[in-house]
Amino acid sequence: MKLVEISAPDFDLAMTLDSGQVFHWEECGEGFVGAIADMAVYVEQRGSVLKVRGGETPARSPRRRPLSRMVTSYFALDHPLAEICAAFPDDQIMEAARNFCRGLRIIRQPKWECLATFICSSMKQVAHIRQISQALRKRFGDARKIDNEAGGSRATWTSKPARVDEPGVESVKHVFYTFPRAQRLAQCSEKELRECALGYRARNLLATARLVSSGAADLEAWSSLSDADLRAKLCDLPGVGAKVANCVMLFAYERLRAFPIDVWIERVLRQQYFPRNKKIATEQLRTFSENYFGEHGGYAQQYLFHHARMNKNAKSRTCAAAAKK
DNA sequence: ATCCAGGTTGCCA
DNA sequence: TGGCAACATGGA
Repeated sequence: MKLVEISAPDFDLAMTLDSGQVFHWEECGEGFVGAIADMAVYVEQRGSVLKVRGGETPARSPRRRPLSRMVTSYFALDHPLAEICAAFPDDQIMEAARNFCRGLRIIRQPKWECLATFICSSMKQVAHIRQISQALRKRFGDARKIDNEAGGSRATWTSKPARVDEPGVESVKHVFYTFPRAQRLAQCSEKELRECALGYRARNLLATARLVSSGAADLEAWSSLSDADLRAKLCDLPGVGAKVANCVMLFAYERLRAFPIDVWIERVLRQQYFPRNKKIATEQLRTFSENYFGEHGGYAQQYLFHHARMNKNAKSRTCAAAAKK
């Protein structure tokens, strides 16, 4: 099976997939395997070109649009990244983050998948969220076959390798799992969900899955709401507060203004932007960030988050050294 | 071993 | 409004 080539300037695939906005992509050979909605996808980057291959889709749910357009939309290759970055506030903290995060894009995720994943994200490290996402997919999602890179010997594949149907072929089939629909999770018991290492989040995920499944919460229809109304609707869901709501708005509803404040961002805001005001209230940080970072605040936030998280060791060393003096 | 993680919720003053 | 503990689990 051939790889389709897609032009992808100003894009860093690996960094984007490792930036804590999406949690299911796995390294595989020279690229990554994951799923875009219901289709397993292999994607690798060669300079400013993406090479992609779609997996098999069930006969009853034919591909709605060409693979290249799906991928372009998913990775938000149409976002005017240069303009967005140019519009960031002009300060040294932002400048460092912008330089560090070249090519990082806010991708377009399916709404339910994003919502469910971030309900599971509270008080969890990124590595844990990955485990939970994978467990939910494996246990309750649907299997999709996809060809690995021909040969596949160098692949570091962490998912279940599939039985190879025909011996002696060059390409090797693997299985990737779609994210379970709300209807599927709504049928689960809380105990079953807890077995996916969800802990106390299981109750919230189950309750929200039932609301979405029943139609009481219509995620697609909410697309037309204003930012404030959308946020209010999301916050009504069990396990969704301001932070998760903002993540879902940013990563699934294209609300590029949404500015999620987690422990990392709060630390950045306090240490970098308000070093002399230790007592500043969280609420004031929220107001500040909405005004200061502006129209593309979500992008700015993601850059600050990724930069801080990737440099945690250097930062703490600096702080420790500074504290000694 | 101890700390901490892309938080939310209910309860208290 | 604002502070605070409970809530589960596993990586570093």
